[in-house]
This record gives sequence, C-alpha cells and structure tokens, in this order.
Amino acid sequence: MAEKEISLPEASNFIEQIINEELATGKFEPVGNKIKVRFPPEPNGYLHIGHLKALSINFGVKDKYHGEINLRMDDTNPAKEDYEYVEAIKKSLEWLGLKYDRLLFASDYYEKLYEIAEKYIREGNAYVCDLSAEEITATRGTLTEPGTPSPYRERSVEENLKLFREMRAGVYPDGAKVLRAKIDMSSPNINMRDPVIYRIAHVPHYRQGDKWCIYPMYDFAHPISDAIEGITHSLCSLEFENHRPLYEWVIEKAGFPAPVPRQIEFARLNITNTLMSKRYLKKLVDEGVVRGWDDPRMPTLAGLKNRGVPPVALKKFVEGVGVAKAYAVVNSAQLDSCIRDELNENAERAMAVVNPLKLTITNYEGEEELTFDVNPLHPETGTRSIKFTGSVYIERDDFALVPPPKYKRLTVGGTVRLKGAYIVRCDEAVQNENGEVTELKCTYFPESRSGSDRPCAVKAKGVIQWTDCKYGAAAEFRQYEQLLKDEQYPDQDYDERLNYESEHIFRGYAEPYLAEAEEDKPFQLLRAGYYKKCTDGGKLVLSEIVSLKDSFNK
RNA sequence: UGGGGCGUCGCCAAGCGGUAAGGCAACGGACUCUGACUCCGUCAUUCGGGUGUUCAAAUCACUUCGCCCCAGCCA
Repeated sequence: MAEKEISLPEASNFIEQIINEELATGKFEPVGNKIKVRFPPEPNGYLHIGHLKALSINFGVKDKYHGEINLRMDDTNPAKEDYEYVEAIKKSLEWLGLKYDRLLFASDYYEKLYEIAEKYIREGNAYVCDLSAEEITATRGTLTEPGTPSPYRERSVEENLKLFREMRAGVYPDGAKVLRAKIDMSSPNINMRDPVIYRIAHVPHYRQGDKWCIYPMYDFAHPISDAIEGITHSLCSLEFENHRPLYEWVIEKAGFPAPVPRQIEFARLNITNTLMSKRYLKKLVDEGVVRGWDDPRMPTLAGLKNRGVPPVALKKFVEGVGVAKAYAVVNSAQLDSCIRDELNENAERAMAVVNPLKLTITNYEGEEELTFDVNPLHPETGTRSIKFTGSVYIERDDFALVPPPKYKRLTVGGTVRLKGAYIVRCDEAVQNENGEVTELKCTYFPESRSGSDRPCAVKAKGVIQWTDCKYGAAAEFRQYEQLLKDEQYPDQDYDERLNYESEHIFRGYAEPYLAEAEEDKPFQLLRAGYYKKCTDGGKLVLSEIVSLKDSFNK
C-alpha cells in the first residue's frame, strides 16, 4: 500500500473499477496514465437512443479520468455508408453537448491497414483464400464440430503476397478471393476459425472514392484503429464478447507495443416500446412512412430533439439506468419520467387541447386579454397573454355526459374553472343525431375572473385548460405518456408499431404562444405529460395544421 | 449440445465475507386555479434453486435450473 501517486476517482460502474485497478498497478505509466477511449459509430444511419449508453459510458470515462475521446467513423463497408450520416452523427453529439477531442475515420487508415495485412502475410498469419462465401461457411464447421482447413491455407508467402496485391490492384471480381487470418480452424470460438479480414468490393467509398476495391473487415480494422489511436479502453456491447480473443490476436500479430487497448463489454440499452435496429429505422425512412430520420416519431436522437426532449433529460436517463453486463430492458416510463422531470423544472407552460370540444359562453360578449405566468415554477421568467372571446375549445375528456365517480371536470349542470379565466356552468350539451356531443352551451360568472379579489359564491370542482376558438393556433404534438400497456404494444411488427406511433402524434389547438416558439425550446402543456417542440425554425408545421382545421370544423 | 456471458423488488440497479442503497412503477395521505408538480408514508427476513465452507455468505466453493451471444466476404 505504498506508492500512490495517482489519486483514483471513485468508480461508478464495473468498467471504471477495472480502469482503477489498472491504473493502480501502473499499467498505463508508459503513456503517462492517460486514458483514451473512442466512440466508433458506423456512418450508416442516424444515432438513436440506444447509442446514448455507449456515449454516456465513453464520455463518462473520458471526463472522469481527464482523458481523451475520439469520435471515429467506423467506415469500412462502403456499400452502406454516407456523408449524410457523419454529419448527422456530429450534429447529434453537438446537440447533446458532447465534445470529442478529434474526429477520425477508419477509412483514413486503409493504407496502414493494408501494410499490416501484408505484414500478416509475411509472418504467416494470413492467406488469400479462393473459396466462395458459401464454401467458407460450409467449411467453418458448426457450434459443436470443428471446421476444415481451406485448401489454400498453406500457400507460400510469395504467392499470398502476389495474390493480395492483385486483389488490391483490381484483378479479381467481387467475391473471388478474400484475405483470411490464419488462426485455428478447430477453435471452439467460431470467430477464431480463420476469419475473413479483407474482402473485394468494387464499390466506391464515400470518402475514398474508387481508390480501393478491397476493404478491411470490422474484426481487423477495429482493433488496429484502436491501437493506432492509442486507445486504452475499447468499450463495446456484449455481442462482441466472443470477438475479444480475435481482437487481442489481431493487435498482437500487428505488433503494437504495450499498453495495448483492452476491450470491455457492457449490456446494450433496450427500452420497452422502442425499436432500435437500424434495419428497421432505415426501412421506415426508405419506405416513406416517416418524414425522415429526424421525424419526431423516430427513436433517433434527431427525432427526440424534434419531439422536444431536452438533452439533459436524456443524460439523466442514461445515467440513471446504470452500466452492467446483465441483459436489460428499461421501462420507457423511466425515460418519460426523466423527460417530465426536466420539463417540469424548466419548460414554459402553455395550454392546448388535443381532442377539441367547443364550449360557447352564451352570456359573454366582447374579448379580453388574460395574463398567465409563463412558468408557474419560475415566475421570474415572465408572463404571457392569451385572448379570450368566450368561445373556446376544451379537451373532450374534460366533459362527461355521465360523469364517473369523483369526476372533477365539467358535466351538464356542473361547474368548472377555465384555467386563468372564469368559472363556467354547463347548461346544455348539444348532441348530433348520433348522440355525440358537438358543443357545450355555458354561462359564466363574471365575478369569478381569475385573480379578481371580488368574492365569488360559485365554486368549481376542477380546473381545465382551453384554447380560444378565434385566437388558438393549430398544433401538432405527441403525448409522451405510455397509453397502452406493454403487453398490448406491438413489439416486433413494425407496421403495427408505426400505427401505434402515428396515433400518438396528436394534432389539436394550442395557445398562439406556441407558434412563436424558439427552436429547441420544449413546452410543457398544462395538462402534464404533453410536450412539443416546434420544428422548422421554431414554427409549427403549417401543412399539418391546414388539414387539421378542416377536420375540426367538420 | 462446443465456446463465451448473465441471473439481487413489477422494470433498471448498488453491493465485492459482517447481516439487502437508490431510481422508475405501484399504493396510502397532505397540498393544489394543471386529477400535474411538491410533500409525507408504504413497498426484498431476502439475493434463480440446492449443498457445502465460515462465528457470519447476495458476496467463497460445488452443483443445478433458466436466459442471452457466436457458424456475414455486416458492424
């Protein structure tokens, strides 16, 4: 218990525990005890809420150890990648306020990677294999049976070198040959059975153009990229556990000096009611079911942003979820809670109705301005004014023909307070031929005006929100409460899921105040649980609104 | 079935041999011009099961059951 030059921070998860132990044993003294991590997305889609965990862990480690973090695009498969995605990824990190030390690309290492591949060949650690993809699969063996060596496994170094150079030169078509690591065809770990490390693909790369027609595989490129960058901890999700021996083999054979990067795996983030596979998300975008990757219905960070989710809420959520190795599905209620919590604290308030029911005050004439606190929790943020003309929309659920027990809102003959305005009594519920209530006729009590010191004999059981018929603005927003029980939720069928999502984007009327929203500023509508951030530079999406109004004035 | 992992409250999750933190959810109650918020209170004699070691185990050992991952020229 002697030499303790470094004071170790308190570990808040098992990864940090490991790092502390390594630091304590002096493993990183050769690099000045500098911890380096990386966040390595493949630019083949937008970042989604699942990436949040990797982000949080990596940036958390970086901050805690005053280390460095690279944002590295893991772009080794040109068929799927594009600049659009690297820009989107950068934007999402910026939105979250995460600052990385440098932006790097695996594709910038292609030359270096190629040199290491040749080194492998020269040292007998790799060979060119002519087997087809099907043949490779067939000879790989099964979970219980060992694989059989490729007939090309024992090619000479010279021949391998020649062939590999020809592969690079474009002599062979796609699939004709691959470079394989020469490890162990009978390893119980299938990943070690001579994995492919280079394939031929005559596909232009979004950054390299047609400079290359052979591309390194993840299992080869990733460990080496980590090593090149001097990454100390390569944190990834559980499904790469089986790749760890290969990760270590690749680095060892490449001959990097210690300390060499260490891969540590953690459990992915799963959330109920939220599908996160890129395949699924991309399909939604490609088929035009959503407006884009940033559609507020999407679980992408860009979508969440457009939904009005504050980045801090996301941070709190992911920190609250913790880091462990046990498979976990976090209930979306936990996310909702973090969002509501943040909104409750910081969002300005506004009223809105989703499912409007017209309420007309028969004894009211003229119009007036009512003043509200912008945020009751923080009165110092100011006030807002809403016009009131005596004709308003209220939420359909706030009126009941036959009230359930303990109902606190409007009923025929009952009274309720229109928030910030007057107490009204419902005299008549106008119904159409189908018995549906189409309008409420009410009388109001002038002396009940909000803020008035005149005593008012009338008492209201409840308070409801409203928007003025003449001045209210049409709006679109999403209800973030979990309306359906988990078991009813279509978990895998994405068409059903989309229907579900569509039903949870609501259109209705809101205070005109909302239409003036600043970009990125979420609102908590007075009925807790609703919130909305206006897209398109802070303005409501008008095309949605026009059709809305039509359907309202049926 | 070969290999690699994981099992602590309905959902996450601390705990690392000294007698089960916390959050979400839920449930009571107070307050309320948001049935919200806030506030107070309740919510694992038990750590997948069993057996051992120990004065003492969720923590160690053995065993058993369950779940996840791996046979892409994806990452």
